[in-house]
Amino acid sequence: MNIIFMGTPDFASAALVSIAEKYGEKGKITVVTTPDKQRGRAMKVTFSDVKKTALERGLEVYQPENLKRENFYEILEKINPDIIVVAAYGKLLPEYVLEYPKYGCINIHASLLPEYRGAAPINRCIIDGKTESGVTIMQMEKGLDTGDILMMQSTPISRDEDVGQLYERLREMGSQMIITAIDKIINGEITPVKQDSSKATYAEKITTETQTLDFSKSPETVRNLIRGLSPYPAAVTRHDKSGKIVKIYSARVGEESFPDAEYGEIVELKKTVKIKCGEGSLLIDELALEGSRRMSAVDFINGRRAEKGDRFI
RNA sequence: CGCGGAGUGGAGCAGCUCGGUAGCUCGUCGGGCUCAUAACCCGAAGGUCGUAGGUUCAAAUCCUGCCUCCGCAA
Repeated sequence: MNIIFMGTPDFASAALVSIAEKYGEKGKITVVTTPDKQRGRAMKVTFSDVKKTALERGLEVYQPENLKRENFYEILEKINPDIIVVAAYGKLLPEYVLEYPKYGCINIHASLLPEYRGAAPINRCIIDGKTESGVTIMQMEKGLDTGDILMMQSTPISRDEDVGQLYERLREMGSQMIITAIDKIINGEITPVKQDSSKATYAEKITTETQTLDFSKSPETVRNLIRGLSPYPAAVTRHDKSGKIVKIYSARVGEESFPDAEYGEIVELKKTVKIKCGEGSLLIDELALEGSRRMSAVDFINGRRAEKGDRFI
């Protein structure tokens, strides 16, 4: 078995690990990931999680700047893969790549397709307050996440779960499913199922605007946004007095309402930061102030970082 | 070498501008009040102020190097 694995973050490296465990001995695995970038605080050169995993396991790694024919075709010919596995690679694959391997290219996507095609399926799913998510293995084709479904598995999302927890769960699911899927494909045991494109929805990329909280919305909506962005990149607001950015990691829906307070106003500071939100209230349990680390509401209150009557805007 | 913030008892912070007795809110431990408590009252333990040097009669505070953590931007 001759496999090319294309991916970038840890979501992908988990799948790479299980593929390497399963096929590393009897096949050849070649890894393609995005080029090393200068990033982080000191602009240090770092490389992707997938590259790290590949290096640890002594796998061959390619990092093409783009996949245009003149850059990548030679590599493709040299390796002559039976199948290409793609997981959160971060670049679109040109048609000639999609068509090259005998078994084509398959993709691990963290949603129940055709829902949540696109960039941020896990986040969007929680932000929208869904109670179920899952992983789909699909045959890749030209469109964005439009290919035939090869395998799908769902998992319930609990009310208190945040995106970090769901992400980990889906990552494990995906890394298990991918090896089963590869086996079945080789043995011809899979019948691809077309997606019903009329039911498709798209998971837009998360932007700074997405992260910004609006406390005039209902506490449920706000809480789903917080869950859907926690722990990374986290929902954001601003403390009016200090002008500092505040990230909110976890919150509960309160039962009281405060008709006289303004949206986002702190109405109580006792064990939790209680603010007016929509026509009800929101209890903030974990947060981080710009420049400092994530802390519990109790710590935040003890440090006197805010007073009753201050607002989050 | 992209911009910026921060390291002070177990936690979160103040003090640093203008050097001179270690502060606040919690937690912990002991005692009290109470039918009771996460509430209230009294008391106690716990800190070589990130680290290495320098200036000074004297450094948490001023100067320099190093380490670590965090926010933004990518």
